[in-house]
Amino acid sequence: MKYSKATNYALHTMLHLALSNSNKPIGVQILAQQQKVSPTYLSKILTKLVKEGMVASASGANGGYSLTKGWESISFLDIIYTIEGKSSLFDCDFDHGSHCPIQKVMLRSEEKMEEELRKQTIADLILDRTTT
Amino acid sequence: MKYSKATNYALHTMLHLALSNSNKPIGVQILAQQQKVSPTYLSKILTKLVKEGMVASASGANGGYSLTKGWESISFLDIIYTIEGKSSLFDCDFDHGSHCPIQKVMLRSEEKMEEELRKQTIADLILDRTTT
DNA sequence: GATATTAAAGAGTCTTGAAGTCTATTATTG
DNA sequence: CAATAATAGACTTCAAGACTCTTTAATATC
Repeated sequence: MKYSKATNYALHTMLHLALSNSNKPIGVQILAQQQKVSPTYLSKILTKLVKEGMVASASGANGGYSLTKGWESISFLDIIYTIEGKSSLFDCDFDHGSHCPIQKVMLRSEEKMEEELRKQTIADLILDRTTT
Repeated sequence: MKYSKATNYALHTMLHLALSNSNKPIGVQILAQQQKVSPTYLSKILTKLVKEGMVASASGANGGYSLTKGWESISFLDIIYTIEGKSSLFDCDFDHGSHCPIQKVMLRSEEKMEEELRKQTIADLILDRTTT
Protein backbone atom coordinates (compact mmCIF):
# COMPACT_ATOMS: atom_id res chain seq x y z
CA MET A 1 0.00 0.00 0.00
CA LYS A 2 1.54 3.22 -1.18
CA TYR A 3 0.48 6.69 -2.19
CA SER A 4 0.83 7.17 -5.93
CA LYS A 5 3.58 9.33 -7.33
CA ALA A 6 0.87 11.54 -8.76
CA THR A 7 -0.06 12.56 -5.23
CA ASN A 8 3.50 13.58 -4.57
CA TYR A 9 3.55 15.63 -7.77
CA ALA A 10 0.28 17.28 -6.90
CA LEU A 11 1.37 18.22 -3.39
CA HIS A 12 4.68 19.60 -4.56
CA THR A 13 3.08 21.57 -7.34
CA MET A 14 0.61 23.12 -4.95
CA LEU A 15 3.44 24.10 -2.66
CA HIS A 16 5.37 25.56 -5.56
CA LEU A 17 2.41 27.60 -6.72
CA ALA A 18 1.87 28.83 -3.19
CA LEU A 19 5.48 29.84 -2.75
CA SER A 20 5.67 31.82 -5.97
CA ASN A 21 3.24 34.31 -4.56
CA SER A 22 2.56 36.11 -7.80
CA ASN A 23 -0.84 36.00 -9.35
CA LYS A 24 0.69 35.35 -12.75
CA PRO A 25 0.10 31.82 -13.90
CA ILE A 26 3.03 29.44 -14.19
CA GLY A 27 3.38 27.17 -17.19
CA VAL A 28 3.42 23.43 -16.78
CA GLN A 29 6.86 23.23 -18.39
CA ILE A 30 8.39 25.10 -15.50
CA LEU A 31 6.49 23.14 -12.90
CA ALA A 32 7.42 19.89 -14.57
CA GLN A 33 11.09 20.76 -14.79
CA GLN A 34 11.33 21.24 -11.06
CA GLN A 35 10.05 17.78 -10.40
CA LYS A 36 11.73 16.08 -13.34
CA VAL A 37 8.48 14.82 -14.78
CA SER A 38 7.04 15.21 -18.25
CA PRO A 39 4.82 18.26 -18.83
CA THR A 40 2.02 16.28 -20.41
CA TYR A 41 1.81 13.92 -17.50
CA LEU A 42 1.90 16.66 -14.92
CA SER A 43 -0.77 18.59 -16.78
CA LYS A 44 -3.00 15.57 -16.53
CA ILE A 45 -2.62 15.61 -12.79
CA LEU A 46 -3.15 19.34 -12.58
CA THR A 47 -6.33 19.11 -14.60
CA LYS A 48 -7.82 17.13 -11.75
CA LEU A 49 -6.99 19.93 -9.35
CA VAL A 50 -8.51 22.41 -11.77
CA LYS A 51 -11.74 20.45 -11.89
CA GLU A 52 -11.92 20.54 -8.13
CA GLY A 53 -11.50 24.29 -8.21
CA MET A 54 -8.23 24.37 -6.31
CA VAL A 55 -6.21 25.58 -9.25
CA ALA A 56 -7.04 27.92 -12.11
CA SER A 57 -5.73 27.35 -15.60
CA ALA A 58 -5.26 29.76 -18.47
CA SER A 59 -4.72 28.66 -22.03
CA GLY A 60 -2.72 30.56 -24.60
CA ALA A 61 0.40 32.64 -24.41
CA ASN A 62 1.42 33.59 -20.90
CA GLY A 63 -1.02 31.05 -19.65
CA GLY A 64 -0.44 28.38 -17.07
CA TYR A 65 -1.64 27.43 -13.63
CA SER A 66 -2.27 29.49 -10.53
CA LEU A 67 -3.98 29.04 -7.22
CA THR A 68 -7.56 30.12 -6.88
CA LYS A 69 -8.99 32.48 -4.32
CA GLY A 70 -9.32 30.78 -0.98
CA TRP A 71 -6.33 28.54 -1.58
CA GLU A 72 -5.11 29.23 1.94
CA SER A 73 -7.67 26.82 3.30
CA ILE A 74 -6.83 23.91 1.01
CA SER A 75 -5.78 20.96 3.12
CA PHE A 76 -3.53 18.03 2.36
CA LEU A 77 -6.58 15.83 2.51
CA ASP A 78 -8.33 17.88 -0.17
CA ILE A 79 -5.44 17.32 -2.54
CA ILE A 80 -5.02 13.66 -1.68
CA TYR A 81 -8.70 12.98 -2.15
CA THR A 82 -8.58 14.61 -5.55
CA ILE A 83 -5.76 12.41 -6.75
CA GLU A 84 -6.31 9.16 -4.89
CA GLY A 85 -10.06 9.22 -4.70
CA LYS A 86 -12.20 9.33 -1.60
CA SER A 87 -12.80 5.66 -1.02
CA SER A 88 -11.71 3.90 2.11
CA LEU A 89 -8.37 2.13 2.32
CA PHE A 90 -9.93 -1.04 3.58
CA ASP A 91 -12.93 -2.98 2.31
CA CYS A 92 -14.18 -6.08 3.97
CA ASP A 93 -16.14 -7.76 1.19
CA PHE A 94 -17.39 -10.59 3.36
CA ASP A 95 -21.05 -10.67 4.14
CA HIS A 96 -21.10 -10.56 7.90
CA GLY A 97 -24.01 -8.22 7.80
CA SER A 98 -22.21 -4.91 7.32
CA HIS A 99 -20.99 -4.77 10.90
CA CYS A 100 -17.55 -6.28 10.52
CA PRO A 101 -15.61 -5.52 13.69
CA ILE A 102 -12.36 -5.50 11.77
CA GLN A 103 -13.63 -3.00 9.27
CA LYS A 104 -14.70 -0.81 12.13
CA VAL A 105 -11.21 -0.72 13.59
CA MET A 106 -9.63 -0.08 10.23
CA LEU A 107 -11.96 2.81 9.49
CA ARG A 108 -11.37 4.39 12.85
CA SER A 109 -7.63 4.31 12.38
CA GLU A 110 -7.94 5.71 8.90
CA GLU A 111 -9.98 8.56 10.21
CA LYS A 112 -7.21 9.45 12.62
CA MET A 113 -4.88 9.91 9.71
CA GLU A 114 -7.39 11.91 7.73
CA GLU A 115 -8.11 14.12 10.68
CA GLU A 116 -4.46 15.09 10.72
CA LEU A 117 -4.38 15.64 6.96
CA ARG A 118 -7.48 17.78 7.16
CA LYS A 119 -5.92 20.06 9.73
CA GLN A 120 -2.80 20.64 7.72
CA THR A 121 -2.89 23.15 4.88
CA ILE A 122 -0.35 24.00 2.22
CA ALA A 123 -0.39 27.51 3.63
CA ASP A 124 0.89 26.16 6.95
CA LEU A 125 4.05 25.05 5.20
CA ILE A 126 4.70 28.57 3.95
CA LEU A 127 4.50 29.94 7.47
CA ASP A 128 6.95 27.31 8.68
CA ARG A 129 9.34 28.19 5.94
CA THR A 130 9.26 31.97 6.46
CA THR A 131 9.76 31.72 10.18
CA THR A 132 12.93 29.66 9.90
CA MET B 1 -4.08 3.27 -2.39
CA LYS B 2 -5.67 0.24 -0.80
CA TYR B 3 -4.85 -2.43 1.70
CA SER B 4 -4.30 -5.76 -0.03
CA LYS B 5 -6.87 -8.51 0.23
CA ALA B 6 -4.20 -10.59 1.91
CA THR B 7 -4.34 -8.22 4.87
CA ASN B 8 -8.05 -8.76 5.13
CA TYR B 9 -7.59 -12.53 5.03
CA ALA B 10 -4.89 -12.37 7.66
CA LEU B 11 -6.94 -10.27 10.04
CA HIS B 12 -10.02 -12.43 9.66
CA THR B 13 -8.04 -15.60 10.14
CA MET B 14 -6.48 -14.27 13.31
CA LEU B 15 -9.90 -13.37 14.60
CA HIS B 16 -11.23 -16.78 13.70
CA LEU B 17 -8.37 -18.53 15.48
CA ALA B 18 -8.90 -16.36 18.51
CA LEU B 19 -12.61 -17.05 18.62
CA SER B 20 -12.24 -20.81 18.45
CA ASN B 21 -10.59 -20.83 21.82
CA SER B 22 -9.42 -24.38 21.69
CA ASN B 23 -5.74 -25.15 21.61
CA LYS B 24 -6.28 -27.68 18.87
CA PRO B 25 -4.97 -26.45 15.55
CA ILE B 26 -7.38 -25.66 12.74
CA GLY B 27 -6.64 -26.78 9.20
CA VAL B 28 -6.27 -24.30 6.41
CA GLN B 29 -9.13 -25.91 4.50
CA ILE B 30 -11.56 -24.86 7.16
CA LEU B 31 -10.12 -21.41 7.49
CA ALA B 32 -10.14 -20.96 3.73
CA GLN B 33 -13.72 -22.11 3.36
CA GLN B 34 -14.95 -19.45 5.72
CA GLN B 35 -13.41 -16.72 3.64
CA LYS B 36 -14.03 -18.27 0.25
CA VAL B 37 -10.41 -18.29 -0.71
CA SER B 38 -8.21 -21.12 -1.91
CA PRO B 39 -6.36 -23.08 0.79
CA THR B 40 -3.01 -22.85 -0.94
CA TYR B 41 -3.23 -19.11 -1.19
CA LEU B 42 -4.32 -18.65 2.38
CA SER B 43 -1.56 -20.92 3.60
CA LYS B 44 0.93 -18.68 1.90
CA ILE B 45 -0.40 -15.76 3.88
CA LEU B 46 -0.45 -17.70 7.10
CA THR B 47 3.12 -18.78 6.64
CA LYS B 48 4.11 -15.14 6.98
CA LEU B 49 2.34 -14.96 10.31
CA VAL B 50 4.07 -18.17 11.37
CA LYS B 51 7.46 -16.72 10.56
CA GLU B 52 6.68 -13.71 12.70
CA GLY B 53 5.80 -16.02 15.55
CA MET B 54 2.16 -14.95 15.81
CA VAL B 55 0.80 -18.28 14.67
CA ALA B 56 1.99 -21.85 15.20
CA SER B 57 1.69 -24.48 12.52
CA ALA B 58 1.61 -28.26 12.79
CA SER B 59 2.11 -30.57 9.85
CA GLY B 60 0.59 -33.99 9.52
CA ALA B 61 -2.72 -35.45 10.50
CA ASN B 62 -4.71 -33.30 12.90
CA GLY B 63 -2.34 -30.49 12.12
CA GLY B 64 -3.19 -26.93 11.25
CA TYR B 65 -2.76 -23.47 12.62
CA SER B 66 -3.20 -22.10 16.11
CA LEU B 67 -2.31 -18.96 17.97
CA THR B 68 0.90 -18.85 19.93
CA LYS B 69 1.31 -18.00 23.55
CA GLY B 70 1.03 -14.29 24.11
CA TRP B 71 -1.39 -13.83 21.23
CA GLU B 72 -3.53 -11.57 23.38
CA SER B 73 -1.10 -8.75 22.85
CA ILE B 74 -0.93 -8.99 19.06
CA SER B 75 -2.08 -5.71 17.58
CA PHE B 76 -3.64 -4.89 14.25
CA LEU B 77 -0.47 -3.09 13.35
CA ASP B 78 1.61 -6.22 13.97
CA ILE B 79 -0.49 -8.15 11.51
CA ILE B 80 -0.62 -5.38 8.94
CA TYR B 81 3.13 -4.89 9.07
CA THR B 82 3.64 -8.59 8.51
CA ILE B 83 1.53 -8.63 5.38
CA GLU B 84 2.02 -5.17 3.93
CA GLY B 85 5.55 -4.56 5.05
CA LYS B 86 6.81 -1.87 7.34
CA SER B 87 7.74 0.82 4.86
CA SER B 88 6.13 4.24 4.86
CA LEU B 89 3.10 4.99 2.72
CA PHE B 90 4.70 8.07 1.24
CA ASP B 91 8.13 8.55 -0.26
CA CYS B 92 9.31 11.87 -1.52
CA ASP B 93 12.11 10.92 -3.89
CA PHE B 94 13.11 14.48 -4.66
CA ASP B 95 16.44 15.65 -3.40
CA HIS B 96 15.51 18.58 -1.23
CA GLY B 97 18.04 17.49 1.32
CA SER B 98 15.99 14.96 3.26
CA HIS B 99 13.89 17.58 4.98
CA CYS B 100 10.89 17.71 2.72
CA PRO B 101 8.13 19.55 4.56
CA ILE B 102 5.50 17.56 2.71
CA GLN B 103 7.04 14.25 3.69
CA LYS B 104 7.07 15.43 7.27
CA VAL B 105 3.34 16.07 7.25
CA MET B 106 2.59 12.79 5.54
CA LEU B 107 4.63 10.82 8.03
CA ARG B 108 3.03 12.52 10.98
CA SER B 109 -0.44 11.68 9.72
CA GLU B 110 0.56 8.12 9.03
CA GLU B 111 1.82 7.78 12.56
CA LYS B 112 -1.57 8.82 13.88
CA MET B 113 -3.13 5.92 12.08
CA GLU B 114 -0.49 3.49 13.25
CA GLU B 115 -0.84 4.67 16.79
CA GLU B 116 -4.46 3.64 16.66
CA LEU B 117 -3.68 0.31 15.06
CA ARG B 118 -1.02 -0.38 17.66
CA LYS B 119 -3.49 0.14 20.48
CA GLN B 120 -6.04 -2.22 19.06
CA THR B 121 -5.59 -5.96 19.55
CA ILE B 122 -7.47 -8.91 18.14
CA ALA B 123 -8.26 -9.82 21.73
CA ASP B 124 -10.13 -6.54 22.12
CA LEU B 125 -12.60 -7.70 19.49
CA ILE B 126 -13.38 -10.84 21.46
CA LEU B 127 -14.24 -8.79 24.50
CA ASP B 128 -16.52 -6.59 22.42
CA ARG B 129 -18.26 -9.61 21.03
CA THR B 130 -18.84 -11.39 24.34
CA THR B 131 -20.19 -8.33 26.06
CA THR B 132 -22.90 -7.70 23.48
C1' DG C 1 -6.87 37.42 -38.64
C1' DA C 2 -2.70 34.50 -38.57
C1' DT C 3 0.46 32.51 -35.67
C1' DA C 4 2.56 31.11 -31.63
C1' DT C 5 1.65 29.53 -27.15
C1' DT C 6 -0.43 26.71 -23.79
C1' DA C 7 -3.89 23.64 -21.50
C1' DA C 8 -7.17 19.52 -22.27
C1' DA C 9 -8.34 15.16 -23.95
C1' DG C 10 -7.85 10.56 -25.66
C1' DA C 11 -5.56 6.54 -27.11
C1' DG C 12 -1.86 3.67 -26.55
C1' DT C 13 2.46 1.54 -24.16
C1' DC C 14 5.25 -0.50 -20.53
C1' DT C 15 6.06 -2.31 -16.12
C1' DT C 16 4.98 -3.81 -11.73
C1' DG C 17 2.51 -6.01 -8.17
C1' DA C 18 -1.62 -8.21 -6.49
C1' DA C 19 -4.02 -12.31 -6.46
C1' DG C 20 -4.15 -16.32 -7.38
C1' DT C 21 -3.16 -21.61 -9.37
C1' DC C 22 -0.54 -25.92 -9.77
C1' DT C 23 2.68 -29.07 -8.48
C1' DA C 24 6.07 -30.84 -5.89
C1' DT C 25 8.26 -31.68 -1.25
C1' DT C 26 8.55 -32.12 3.62
C1' DA C 27 6.77 -33.23 8.14
C1' DT C 28 3.66 -35.75 11.26
C1' DT C 29 0.27 -38.89 13.00
C1' DG C 30 -1.84 -43.36 13.36
C1' DC D 1 3.66 -47.47 5.31
C1' DA D 2 -0.35 -44.52 4.19
C1' DA D 3 -2.99 -40.63 4.84
C1' DT D 4 -2.95 -35.89 6.15
C1' DA D 5 -1.34 -31.25 6.15
C1' DA D 6 1.93 -27.42 5.92
C1' DT D 7 5.85 -25.31 2.90
C1' DA D 8 8.09 -23.90 -1.27
C1' DG D 9 8.68 -22.58 -5.83
C1' DA D 10 7.37 -21.72 -10.40
C1' DC D 11 4.01 -20.02 -13.08
C1' DT D 12 -0.26 -17.25 -14.80
C1' DT D 13 -3.60 -13.56 -15.12
C1' DC D 14 -5.26 -9.12 -14.60
C1' DA D 15 -5.48 -4.40 -13.26
C1' DA D 16 -3.48 -0.23 -12.17
C1' DG D 17 0.31 3.03 -12.04
C1' DA D 18 3.17 5.75 -14.69
C1' DC D 19 3.92 7.30 -18.21
C1' DT D 20 4.21 8.94 -23.98
C1' DC D 21 2.31 10.66 -28.28
C1' DT D 22 -0.83 13.09 -30.86
C1' DT D 23 -4.67 15.92 -31.64
C1' DT D 24 -7.81 19.55 -30.36
C1' DA D 25 -9.32 23.75 -28.16
C1' DA D 26 -8.50 28.23 -26.14
C1' DT D 27 -6.08 32.69 -25.94
C1' DA D 28 -2.83 36.37 -26.35
C1' DT D 29 0.21 39.06 -29.31
C1' DC D 30 1.72 40.83 -33.54
